[in-house]
Amino acid sequence: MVGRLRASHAGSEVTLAGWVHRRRDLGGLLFVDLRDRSGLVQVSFGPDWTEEASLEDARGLGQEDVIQIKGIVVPRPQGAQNPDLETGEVEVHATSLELFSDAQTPAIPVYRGPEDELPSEELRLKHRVLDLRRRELQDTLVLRHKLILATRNYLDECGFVEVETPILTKATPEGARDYLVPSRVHHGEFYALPQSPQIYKQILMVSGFDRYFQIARCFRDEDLRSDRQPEFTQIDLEASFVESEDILSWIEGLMLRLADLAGIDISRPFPRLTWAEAMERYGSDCPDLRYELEIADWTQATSSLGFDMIDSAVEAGARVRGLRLAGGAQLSRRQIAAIESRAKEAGAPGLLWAKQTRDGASGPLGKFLAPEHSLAMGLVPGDLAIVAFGPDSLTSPVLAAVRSEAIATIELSPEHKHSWLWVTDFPLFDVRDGEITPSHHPFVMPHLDDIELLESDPVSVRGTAYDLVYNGSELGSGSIRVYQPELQRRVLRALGMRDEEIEQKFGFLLKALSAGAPPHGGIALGMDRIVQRFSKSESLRDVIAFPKTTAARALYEGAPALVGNSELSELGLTILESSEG
RNA sequence: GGGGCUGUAGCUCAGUUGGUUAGAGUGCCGGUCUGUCACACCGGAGGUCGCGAGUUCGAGUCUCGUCAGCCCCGCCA
Repeated sequence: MVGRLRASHAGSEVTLAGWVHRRRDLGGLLFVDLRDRSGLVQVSFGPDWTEEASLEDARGLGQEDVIQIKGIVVPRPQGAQNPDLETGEVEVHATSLELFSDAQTPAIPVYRGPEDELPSEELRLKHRVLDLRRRELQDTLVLRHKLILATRNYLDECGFVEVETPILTKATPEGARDYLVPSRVHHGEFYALPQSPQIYKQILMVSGFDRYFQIARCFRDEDLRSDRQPEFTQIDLEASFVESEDILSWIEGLMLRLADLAGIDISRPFPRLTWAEAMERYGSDCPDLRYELEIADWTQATSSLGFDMIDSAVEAGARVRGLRLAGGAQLSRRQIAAIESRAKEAGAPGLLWAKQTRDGASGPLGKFLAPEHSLAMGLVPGDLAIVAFGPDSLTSPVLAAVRSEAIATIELSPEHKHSWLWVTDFPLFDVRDGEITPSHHPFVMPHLDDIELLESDPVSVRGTAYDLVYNGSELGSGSIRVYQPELQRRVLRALGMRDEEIEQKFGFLLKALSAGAPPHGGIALGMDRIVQRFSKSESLRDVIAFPKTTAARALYEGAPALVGNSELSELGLTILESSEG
């Protein structure tokens, strides 16, 4: 462990092994920075202390060669210490050298000078064996290990039992696209890789494993993003005879322990917002509360504006909502245009804004603002007001997009360093393209007060679901589950499923629930995202040893890949034309 | 499925209005050098300008297509 050598080791004889990080050949003297997982130490070779043959060999060393040296730890001469190096007070006088591996010149450099850019991500993934030698990635993967270890220990202390569930499983009827695995024994039939262990963990509850957890690998065959990989890891847990409070409390305790390990400030209890409050005040179900900027309802304040579009929309029942950005009047047209384009992406037809000055308001909206309007909206000189009107389902996402873009543009300084938040009481269902879909998954227990609405007004039924949000991104979500078979059938019927379909797709879950099911609930947290946030990594790919590209390719090993005809025929498969893709 | 950005030496990048022999830094190879730590200095090798068409007297540069990487929308119960 070369990085641990200190002045206190001076005089001791050591055998060190590692990689040649850099080499500085001064002619008579030769310095090698020796690297292993623990860090760097300078090894010096010189005619006064190094065997002649070894000195000769040392001159031939190149980057990334793997060597072992025997030598003596010595304090560096006065003025030759290196304060930038943890081991900088000492060096090792090598007496002998053994070359284990003569490395080819690395395709991408492991060493990175103070002004060197990283190689392109494509090359870093292609040459992952070299990229993973970098200190940053090694530190991140070590942090990941520590977080997983702490999670296992914490949940064990809380009485949870880790149970593994199948990787070869059955295709899920709804949700994301499944990765399929053809069966050799049963031609034409397929296993699916699990999108999550959801149904298995519910069955384990019925089986009496009243506190289950798993560091579970999940697979979803959907298009990727910077924060999404086709396979990812969840901290998955479920418990019986519990209410939401129990789950939230366990998870707060877990996050406390994990955040401490990562050196992140955190305190309990986490603030909470209902979904309805979050949407009203921030327009988002995962608001970043480091910034206190909130959406205002300006329907009253902007009454009788004389702006036809708004006045008639309000008459028809729409609300006028907006954001007051202190100091925003200084934004340039270009900056406002950037905010507008974000608003349009979120569905707005355009951006209505007003700059408030001492002389009145200006801008597309400002033209219509009389002083009494500005007063009612709470605008003071220097403010920029941004307004949206229409149904909440439009104004919320638009103002949420404007909020985050404006925060970045104004470079608003956060009121809080970290934002931990529970968002609760999500609606049970969403409406998408006129169809009712589960907003979470179809096993969420409806709010007791809302159960009668399942048939009459399903869209207004609230669910017992909760999301954990950190600095504006969702780290996990869970719920209390339905445990009565008949209620589960009602929920599935509300989703438009017929009884035969319900039996065919969810028969094995309903069978389990009929076998004497305890009330239960749980949560799943995105392990990769937690590591990314806690290690402040730019990309999810930096917290996974062997990640996929955005086209779901593995560049190092070259997956996916074509397979031979004999493998295909053994599986009973043929490839349709256009196999050039 | 759609949109955007990028692709030039092993790596990071520059490359003017389309013009003659495509450059820099670093790495690599050879040499000098006993206190360097981005060692310094001298010399050298190294290019399918992602790939394929097209326009043109002439394409790294313009057009179309295509591949790859990244970012975004759709999608992700």
